[in-house]
Amino acid sequence: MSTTTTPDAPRFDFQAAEPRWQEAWDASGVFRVEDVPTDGKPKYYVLEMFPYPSGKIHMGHVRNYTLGDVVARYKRARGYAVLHPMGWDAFGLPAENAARERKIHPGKWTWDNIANMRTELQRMGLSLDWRREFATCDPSYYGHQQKLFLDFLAGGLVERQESWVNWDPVDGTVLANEQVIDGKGWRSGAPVEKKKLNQWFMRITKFAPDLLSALDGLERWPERVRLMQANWIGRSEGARLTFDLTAADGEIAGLEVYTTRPDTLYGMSFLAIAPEHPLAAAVAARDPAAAAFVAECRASGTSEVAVETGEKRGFDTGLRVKHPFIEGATYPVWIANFVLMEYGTGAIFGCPAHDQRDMDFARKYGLTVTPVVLPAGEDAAQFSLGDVAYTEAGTIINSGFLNGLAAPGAAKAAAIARLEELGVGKGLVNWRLRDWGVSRQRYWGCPIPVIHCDDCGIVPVPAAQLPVVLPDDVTFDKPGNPLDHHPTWKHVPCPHCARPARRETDTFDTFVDSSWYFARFCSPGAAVPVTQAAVDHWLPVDQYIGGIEHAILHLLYSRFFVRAMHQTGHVKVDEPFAGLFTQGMVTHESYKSAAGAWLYPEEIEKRADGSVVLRETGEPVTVGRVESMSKSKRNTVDPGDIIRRFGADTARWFILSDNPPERDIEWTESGVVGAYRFTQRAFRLLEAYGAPEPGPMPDSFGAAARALRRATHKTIAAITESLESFAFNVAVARIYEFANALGEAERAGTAEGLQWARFEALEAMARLIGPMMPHLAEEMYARLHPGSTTLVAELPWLESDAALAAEDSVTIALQVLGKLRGTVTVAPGADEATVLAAAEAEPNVAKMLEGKRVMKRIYVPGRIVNFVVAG
RNA sequence: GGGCGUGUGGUGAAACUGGUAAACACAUCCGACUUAAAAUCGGCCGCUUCGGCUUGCGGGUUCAAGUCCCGCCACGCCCA
Repeated sequence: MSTTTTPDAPRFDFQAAEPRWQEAWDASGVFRVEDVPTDGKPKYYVLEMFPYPSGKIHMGHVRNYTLGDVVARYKRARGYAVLHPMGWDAFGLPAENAARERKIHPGKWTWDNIANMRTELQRMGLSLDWRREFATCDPSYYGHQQKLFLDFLAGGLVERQESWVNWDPVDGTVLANEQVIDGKGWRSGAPVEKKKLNQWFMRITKFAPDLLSALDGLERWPERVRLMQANWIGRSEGARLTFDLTAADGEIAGLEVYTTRPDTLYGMSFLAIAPEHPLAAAVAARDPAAAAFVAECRASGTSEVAVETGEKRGFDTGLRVKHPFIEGATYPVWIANFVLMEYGTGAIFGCPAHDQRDMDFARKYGLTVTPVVLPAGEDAAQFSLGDVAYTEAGTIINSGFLNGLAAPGAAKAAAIARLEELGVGKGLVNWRLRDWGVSRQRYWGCPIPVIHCDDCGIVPVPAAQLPVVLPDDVTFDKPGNPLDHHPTWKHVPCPHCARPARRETDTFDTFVDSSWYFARFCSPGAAVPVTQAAVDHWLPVDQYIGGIEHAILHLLYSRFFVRAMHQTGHVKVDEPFAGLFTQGMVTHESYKSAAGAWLYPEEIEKRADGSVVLRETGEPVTVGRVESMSKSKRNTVDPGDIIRRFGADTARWFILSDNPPERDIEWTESGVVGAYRFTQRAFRLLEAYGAPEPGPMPDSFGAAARALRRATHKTIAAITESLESFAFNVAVARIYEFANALGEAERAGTAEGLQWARFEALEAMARLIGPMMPHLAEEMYARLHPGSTTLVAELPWLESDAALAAEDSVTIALQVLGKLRGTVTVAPGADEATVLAAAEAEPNVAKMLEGKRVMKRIYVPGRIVNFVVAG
């Protein structure tokens, strides 16, 4: 294994060098840490969101893992013991789809994909502790997840609830909301039905107040992620009150309603209940028209989006309720499709004037609209509303005892006080957050470890019998869950009474798998879910990095899980991720043929005249929008291909260049070529230096050598600052400047001390690019130190010498009345009088000041002089 | 509708706490090297009537505004 450099074309041979350094890192064990280290180093846990093993890595992965690796390598150099692991989010539907479509077992498909993706990731040269790798589909992982579930169950953090689901009658399966498209199943195309099922729920709502208030403490999270979580949790203050029916309907004498706007009760014009409400069922039982309406509602999706965007429709039950404040007033009770049974009590009072949905509904069915909140500056006598509800603050009108109060504020408090006084309601805090349904009727997931016994009910699988392992021999020829059809798997004796019983055949939502993997990484081989000493040492994750698309669910579920693990004695922390960084997407141009078909980038050719044509036929191609890489648009670029052609360092360097990491980055061929050119240029600078032995430091340095040393030490300081603040694009720019300085030094010949300064600069270059282009860094360092076995990966970070970095002159901008009129160069420590004198002497400034009265001289040391003149 | 974010040369972008706007790169062009091309090295590179003018538009605060404040516009994301 040798680096091939031909004498006439010196080249960094990445194809030989990259695997060689990857082996050297592996052999040295520099990236490994212990579960419970004893070296006394401060800990730093860097984690990137682990990938779903789809088969190939994509550019989003390259970006995510490059960012994480820069942080990991940098922190390691700063003296931290860095935990940087990798694993696989390996359960999920695509494996089952592959099984149905291509007759491959989901397990085989998944493990093959993992093997392939592991190879690709390893080619990136990531500083991972691969000994910690695991896949969530391995019983040695999910068995511990089952134990956590049982602990949560015992701790009252899990419960069984009936809930409405989207049911695909053809596939015989439950669909997630995003799998329902226009009310139809995404695979079968059959109209989706609502169905009531018993499902397992994680009681995340128990922690709602804490999940909300603790957001304030997550200072190293992006503000917008915290905001999105706060909105999702959705705390609202309101009241729960009962409206009595004018005449009881069977057992139902009144309707409970939750409202955030009790201050608008006088503006009521109807009461609406969800189609799933017990009263709706009662009415439907005797009225075929009502039954038809309820059935129709059931046929549409359950998602909030479907409800919000769909047409508002209702059915008048003929029943009426009394108003709590207004003696003798009654209002109709409607069944309405926009009222959700899951939210509040499944019933609302309609106040069309101040709620847009109620307004839409009222206008459609001709119900009354009474404004009770008057906007500031409006006249109560004149004020009326069209089709747009007024939802802002104002003053209460038309509302008896509430008149004149500020709405919502004071009026809300007064209304709640009256409700409580009358004994018909009370003030209540409500949460938008719902409990987390984790049951999925799927094969390729973690089995939920409970047994259903006709005599004993639901019995947890005894801990000693864990893991409950998925059977391998399953078939996908029938619709529905293969675990249900399996001839033997679900038949087990009841752990209590030993009579025949059935296993739960539902498996967990894959979000469960990813809600604690970061904790498992601390001690991936442990016989328990987590070992206390390991999680105590490593958690929380110091820097978590991933896509913004997980801003809500994954992060919220993980925050819940850690709290639940705390409560059940597994960990002592409450928050999983102390720092969070959300990266932007990788985008690319998209191309369409004349016929309108999407084309792959490799199918097109860009001609010199700027036209874009189909490579094979020369047909014209339309260049479409730059958008997120996706298979459907065919605007993907395969990272494996890029790494083969240009090397891992080039791919890493490109992905770090130009754009700040939180912003979207456009993948361009010219950008990649540019990054590749720089790897070669850096290497050439090294070869141009030639002799590796620098000798002792000279006693004095000439001007060119001093300038280079200044560049070196300024660059060290600048790179350090850029890496600390995630400004990797700026770090790249500073490296380019440094390379330019080295190029200048090369042309400066053999001035005093220059060789020594060049050596110092080249070594700094090697070590500063280490976190970003680790292979090239090692190659450069090794050539500067022949015979040395030291790796850049194990060297400490460089320190900048402030004295050497200091400039020997500064340029001061000169302004007259705030406009730039010239500059003057002075010594860095020059006093104000000297600078002002020099400023006034500057010819252009002197001309501007001539004949004017100088009112004020502003001097900002080292930066600017501004003369304020009059006349 | 509400909240948040973004808007700077042909392009991606940089700019410390308000202090010389456009660092660094991509593209184009020019020069050197070459028989030639590629590669490489070097250079030009916001607009301008040469007075100046320029950070989406209009105001304001300040000696000084890309940066702070107010009002618009466009785009993006989240929530409704």
